[in-house]
Amino acid sequence: MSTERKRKVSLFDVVDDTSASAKLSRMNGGAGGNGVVSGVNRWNGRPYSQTYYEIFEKRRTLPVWQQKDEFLQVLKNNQTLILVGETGSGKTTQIPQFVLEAVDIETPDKRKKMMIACTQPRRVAAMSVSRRVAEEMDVTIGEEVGYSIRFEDCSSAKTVLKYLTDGMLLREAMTDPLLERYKVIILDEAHERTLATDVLFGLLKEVLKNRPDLKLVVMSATLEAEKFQAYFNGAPLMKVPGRLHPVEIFYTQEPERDYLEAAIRTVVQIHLCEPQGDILVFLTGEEEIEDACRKINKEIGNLGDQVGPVKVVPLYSTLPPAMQQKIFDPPPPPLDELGPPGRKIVVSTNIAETSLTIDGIVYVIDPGFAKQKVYNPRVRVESLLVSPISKASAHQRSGRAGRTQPGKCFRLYTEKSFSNDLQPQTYPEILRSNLANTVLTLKKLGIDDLVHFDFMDPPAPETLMRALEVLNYLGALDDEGNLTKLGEIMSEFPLDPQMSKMLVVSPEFNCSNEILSVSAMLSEARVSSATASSGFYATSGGMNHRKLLRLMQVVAVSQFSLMKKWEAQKAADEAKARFSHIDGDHLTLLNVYHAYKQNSEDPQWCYENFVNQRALKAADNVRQQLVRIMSRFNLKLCSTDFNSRDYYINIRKAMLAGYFMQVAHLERTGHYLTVKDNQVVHLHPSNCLDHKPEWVIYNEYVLTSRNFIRTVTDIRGEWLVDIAPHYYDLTNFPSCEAKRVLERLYKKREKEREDSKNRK
DNA sequence: GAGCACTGC
Repeated sequence: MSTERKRKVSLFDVVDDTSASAKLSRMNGGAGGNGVVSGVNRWNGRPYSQTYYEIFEKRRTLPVWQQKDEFLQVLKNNQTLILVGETGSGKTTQIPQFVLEAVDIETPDKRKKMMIACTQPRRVAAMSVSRRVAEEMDVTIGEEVGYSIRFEDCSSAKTVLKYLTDGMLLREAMTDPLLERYKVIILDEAHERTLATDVLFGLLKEVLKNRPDLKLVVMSATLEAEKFQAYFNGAPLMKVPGRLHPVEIFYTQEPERDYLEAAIRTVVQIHLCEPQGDILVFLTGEEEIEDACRKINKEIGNLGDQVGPVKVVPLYSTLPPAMQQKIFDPPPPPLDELGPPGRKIVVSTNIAETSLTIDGIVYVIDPGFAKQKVYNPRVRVESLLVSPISKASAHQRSGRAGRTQPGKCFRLYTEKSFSNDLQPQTYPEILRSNLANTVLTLKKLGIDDLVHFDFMDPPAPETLMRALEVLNYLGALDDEGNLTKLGEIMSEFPLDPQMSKMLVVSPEFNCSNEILSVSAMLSEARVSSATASSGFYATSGGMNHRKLLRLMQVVAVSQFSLMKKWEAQKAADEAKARFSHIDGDHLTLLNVYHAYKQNSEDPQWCYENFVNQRALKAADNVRQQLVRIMSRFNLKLCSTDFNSRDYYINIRKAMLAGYFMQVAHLERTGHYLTVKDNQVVHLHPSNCLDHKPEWVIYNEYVLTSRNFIRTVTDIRGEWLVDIAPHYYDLTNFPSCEAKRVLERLYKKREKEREDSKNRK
């Protein structure tokens, strides 16, 4: 063996020379006499540099329960307190209980107690943590300790400690601007910097000035502590230690050209050379994950029964829950008693970074990428881009290896690139999003001066301008930027402003019942995934067997797999034809919803018609919530007679009243241009139209292999000048084909008016 | 004729 090769190989080895790297070096040095060895040679192309790095904070700080007295003292003397601690510190369950013991929540009105609020970014967390705390305190959930999330309020007059999502607290602030029912507010997982958390930050800073009796505790992971401290005017900072095991971090010596290939190679290396323990691989999306799973199975399969058996499990959010559960299965047993141990290999998106925790993970492979949302205010488009993760995210990923025992994390990038290229934090969501909805919420909260609002990270002025502009066009804000009556009602809907607008005006078009259904279906579109027409699974082509399997969530997978691929295909096509509406996808969604209700939400019917029952159920839930809000504002629930020729026309007009800024025009060249922005776009192939309409409204603009508009419906040019003349004001319109068409339409309308005047 | 990271109200 050459010294050169030996040196490189030994870099992989940090434990001792008998395990991983010893085997590796033997294999590298070996002549490749059998399949196993040559297989390894191929995968073991590049060596690793290694650093040893402890995630586990040395016990400089006392565990949370030993700092109780100090915590309460600091809280007593300060209005705001920042508490930092890694996962497993127990702060989420302990701190609220300390507060509860020490803080006086009695009010002059003996019947009314004040509450302590503890926010979480996710519903499941709010629910599960509150349950755990209720158990620890030996009370019934929903009584002294409760939770409140969308669609479920599990709290009562007795509740003194309430867990809720950050979005829910923000909603409450809309009706209770000083949050007067709370004595202490604890913002947990603040480092995640969700949109709602960021808005709450600025809002609470104001509220604290007006409510000297209110206390705020900001709980976060360590990395941004100083920034938080500076933002909250130098509030005291306390630390509690986490309880993670040490994790060794390895870097590659050279950058990897192909991270997918490198990730698979590393999986095989670990499987061959490392002791027992499951592997977690972070990749960016569904397709990539499914591809990687196939390749890992194949590569390890090629190694024969010299190596332990593996169970490769994909994990991403659109995977049906039953299949997500597989991540909790135990690893496969060894093939024979003395054989090498089996291993579970989870290949996951970022969902495993924060939302889902898998025990038994000892090895983490981090290629350093994730899909991230970016917003381009110039063309008003949000898109997903594969981009490098932040240091904070890399840290979080490696921590996943040390939950149950000491672990290892393999970063598929160089140490230099970690320190020089990765930004310290992921840009907070508020800097990466379309803020139309957020601005509407802020206005409703009484924040008039957005420019001087104390954002921890102020969004780009252009993004705010775009949001104000959209809200002004929708009539939610007047020309001075003040919330209108209409805007006030719109802000109450948990929907994007365009959708709220179409809902609020739908009674004027005599079709609010139908618009409610369309809105609910559109807002639950993500549940069904894979087709633009949410709620049902049919596509006319390209759908493979695996995907159909995944989509059929309501039935036993085994039953479905008996169906031959072409049979499934044919059935899917027929199902699609059954619901399809030639005027557009929105109307197709409506048809699906109606059919679902007409068939009494029958699971068997859903199965036979390729309808995603889970998505429909969720949409129905949303619809009920929207109906309640409509009733609160006395908005009429009405429908045009189904046999009237205006039935669908009214629905399409109402949709246009909200979505008049998302219109595309078919040019003579045969492609579509979005109005005003003049972006070349294509109808997404999933659309159900049988023709190319001159004008369409679209629900989404997506940038993938091309610029697509997805979920489209045919509308008439005349309606543009009738329904949204303020937006289609030609004095302020870029010169283009659409403009010339509109000019003719305006002239036509003018002539019609004159004619009717003359007739009188 | 293509494909959606993750949340939340």
